[in-house]
Amino acid sequence: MVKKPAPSTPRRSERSRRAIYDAALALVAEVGYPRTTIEGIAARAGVGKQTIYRWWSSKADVLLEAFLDLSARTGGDGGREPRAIPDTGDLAADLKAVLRATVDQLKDPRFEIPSRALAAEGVVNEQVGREYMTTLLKPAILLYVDRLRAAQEAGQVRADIDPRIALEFFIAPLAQRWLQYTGPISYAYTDTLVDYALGGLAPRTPDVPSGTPGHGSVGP
Amino acid sequence: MVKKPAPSTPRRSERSRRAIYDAALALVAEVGYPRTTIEGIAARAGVGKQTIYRWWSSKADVLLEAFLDLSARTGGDGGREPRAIPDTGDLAADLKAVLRATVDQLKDPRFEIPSRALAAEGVVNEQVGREYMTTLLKPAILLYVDRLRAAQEAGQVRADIDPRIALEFFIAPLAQRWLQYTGPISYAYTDTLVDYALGGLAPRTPDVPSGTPGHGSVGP
Amino acid sequence: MVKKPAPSTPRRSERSRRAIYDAALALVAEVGYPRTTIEGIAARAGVGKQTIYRWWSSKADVLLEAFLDLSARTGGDGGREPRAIPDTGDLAADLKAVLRATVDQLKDPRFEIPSRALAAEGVVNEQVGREYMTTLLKPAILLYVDRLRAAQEAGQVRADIDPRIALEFFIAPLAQRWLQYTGPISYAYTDTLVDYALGGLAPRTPDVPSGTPGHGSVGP
Amino acid sequence: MVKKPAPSTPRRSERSRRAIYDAALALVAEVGYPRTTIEGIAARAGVGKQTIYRWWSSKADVLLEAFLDLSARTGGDGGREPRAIPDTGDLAADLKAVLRATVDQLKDPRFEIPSRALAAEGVVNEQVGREYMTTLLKPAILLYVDRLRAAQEAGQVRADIDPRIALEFFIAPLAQRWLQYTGPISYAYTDTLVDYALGGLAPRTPDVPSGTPGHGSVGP
DNA sequence: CCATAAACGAGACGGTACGTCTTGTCTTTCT
DNA sequence: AGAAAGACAAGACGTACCGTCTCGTTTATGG
Repeated sequence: MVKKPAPSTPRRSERSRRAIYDAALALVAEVGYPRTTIEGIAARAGVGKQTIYRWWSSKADVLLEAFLDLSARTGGDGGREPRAIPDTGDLAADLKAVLRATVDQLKDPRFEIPSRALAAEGVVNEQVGREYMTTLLKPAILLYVDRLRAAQEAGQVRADIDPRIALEFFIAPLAQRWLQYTGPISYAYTDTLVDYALGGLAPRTPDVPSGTPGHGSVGP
Repeated sequence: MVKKPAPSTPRRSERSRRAIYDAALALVAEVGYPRTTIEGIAARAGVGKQTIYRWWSSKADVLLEAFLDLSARTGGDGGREPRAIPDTGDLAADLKAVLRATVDQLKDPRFEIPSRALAAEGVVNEQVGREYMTTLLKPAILLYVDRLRAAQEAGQVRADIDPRIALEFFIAPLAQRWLQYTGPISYAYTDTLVDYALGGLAPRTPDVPSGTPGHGSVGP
Repeated sequence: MVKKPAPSTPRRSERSRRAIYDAALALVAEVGYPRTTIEGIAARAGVGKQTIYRWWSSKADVLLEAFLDLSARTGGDGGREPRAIPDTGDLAADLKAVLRATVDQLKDPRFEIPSRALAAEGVVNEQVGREYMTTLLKPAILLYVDRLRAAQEAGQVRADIDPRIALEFFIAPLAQRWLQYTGPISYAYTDTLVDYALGGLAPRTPDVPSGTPGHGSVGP
Repeated sequence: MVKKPAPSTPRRSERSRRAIYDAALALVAEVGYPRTTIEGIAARAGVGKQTIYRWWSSKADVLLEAFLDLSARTGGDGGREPRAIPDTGDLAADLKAVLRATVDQLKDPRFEIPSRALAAEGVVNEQVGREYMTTLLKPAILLYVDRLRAAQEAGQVRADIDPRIALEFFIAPLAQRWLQYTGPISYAYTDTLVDYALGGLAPRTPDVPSGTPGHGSVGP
């Protein structure tokens, strides 16, 4: 966390920490991130302001931890994201399933508001952005890398593909629609992403050997 | 614009408007978006605060207009984005060229700071977000749609592909890396995106072992 | 006043100034000086804190002005102190009358609490102390000087007496009892002060020409 | 003292008490009374805050005790005030000597700052004020009462004079100049006070024109 | 001669107030 | 009438202390 150097962890009041997390999430959900204030969190949590400043360095920092805590608690074991992307042998189906779950999560208001707030703060505040990336995004990314590598071994993904880049075809378009209102989000949409990405946009040549494969010209 | 109902446009001081744009962009560049204040803009522009509140409704709104103005001026004719994506017949090459130009722009500090600030504000403030989408993103998106449709007509993109979705493979991963620090941005990266997207991640003609996968040329 | 350099007096809100004076005096009377806060004054006056900080530099400063204003208003013309100490020709009677009026004032709670608070602050904060001296004490002192000089001319006070020092016999003991709880305050007490001071503590010699006048020895 | 009910004196740490006294006096001297804080005293003394709150009830209380302790130590035997005002038979000379010593003390910064601070606090906080009166002022007052009574018996002070009131002519003007900046303090000043007070302000024997006014020697 | 209970240092806690900063509105003055 | 200047009510900022409340740790008998 981007937290302060931790004055004396053992003496720390667990009750206050919980109350602060709860208050922060509740306020962000109720009045939005910009109108959530540290004073407001402190008042709502029944806590002195100093108790917040003692342990966190900014509103974004409080919220980041609160959100992480929420994820940890809510997920129980299983967590916010599954431990791994399932591998049924059918890559397309597995990806579609995971993306549908992500769609659900993006539409769950408990997650959406704080998570959007953090993302926004991260865009403008690089420190928070990198923290957000490390803490929330990277774990999910690694799951995709693993699944794609397995698919490569199974011959379902071309061997020369870099999975770290390939996975962006699945998550980046979704992320952009969510963050920048560039389009609606639905199961149909994510399913389409999977199909397009795996199959490619250019026409496949196998069944039309005389057609124009790829985008280069073909001569006899 | 998200501007106020415009009291009486003809009487408006052109000099003040210019000064406000300049001050807003300069301040965002110097101290960052969150520490840019309306008071600061007014002071720097040598303008009364009311003159800002009279014509714009928020800091984001001022900046959005200022940025648009900057784009219009800087681009001269040609503008921030080209009028159209070139069509040399080679879709991959055309896309790579456009994306390289986009990479350059994302790294140009004159554009990067205000545009990142606007994007961030847009993430958290839906009104600004939609405005940003409409004003800055949609025009660019339409260019991609046009080019992809032309490619479809030329048989270089499968006819069953929705260009509106397909184009996200080119811009969304780049946007995500830029906004969320999920990875570095380079020509090589955008080139790879084009190749992966057009060719697909799955092996070509898995069921026609004699075929040539990838998007290289195929000969008899 | 110990006030700030006065940003722009003409634009100043008279209503706010009045409300601040009233709130300050009311709060000091109700909860005492130390528990009177600038935030409290602002809240009670229905005024932003900045409006106080804009025009005054401290709590003591606000209170000093408020008290001066109270004196000016309450006294109507006539003011807190009479324009001059009456001169009936009977110095003792005149002084006793003035001191009795002072006793009344010291016991009037409207004046006592703020005035005690200011005096206390002045003891510890030299700037306030000097301001208090200049603004509140000195005018009264000058009245005594004038009356004593008149008495000197009338032959009722010895010519070699410095009135500036002599007057302290009348006001200092009263001030000390009031400030330091060194004794009760009453008409009888102040009457006694006048008699003792004028007559001297040492026995008078006129009626005992052979006695020991003053405290020097007398030899034939 | 205004101290707490004393939990268990025998176990009390002498070292802490000393350190607290020293820290309190040092801080008051260095940064002034208002900016001396209990936290500061504790930190400087290397003591927990609770150790202060356990034994004293307020900052003023700590300082009062610290000051008393300082007086006791510094004075050695002899103390802050002499055990008694000398009685050489010459009242005026005795009083002048004592007052000169008082002037010295008021100008000794070791005493001045804490003692001014206590006096100020006493003005506004009646409890402290009365404590200050009882502990510091009253003993000195009694010495004056004793000396004046002796003078009455020796016929140097009129028998109808109340010594308790008379002594205020000597100490109150001095106290007021010191506390309220109403004038400078010097030997000449206190000498004058004594002369004026003993001799009276009014001309001697106004009704016996052949008498000799003042306290000079009288010859046949 | 330990045991035990206090006083101790340390410092986190819920609070209050500080003095500063910015917001968005309102008002005054000048052009 | 529009604009600059800027005062205003409001309220959050981050800091400093308040006085209370645990925490272990001395320490100093007293059983």
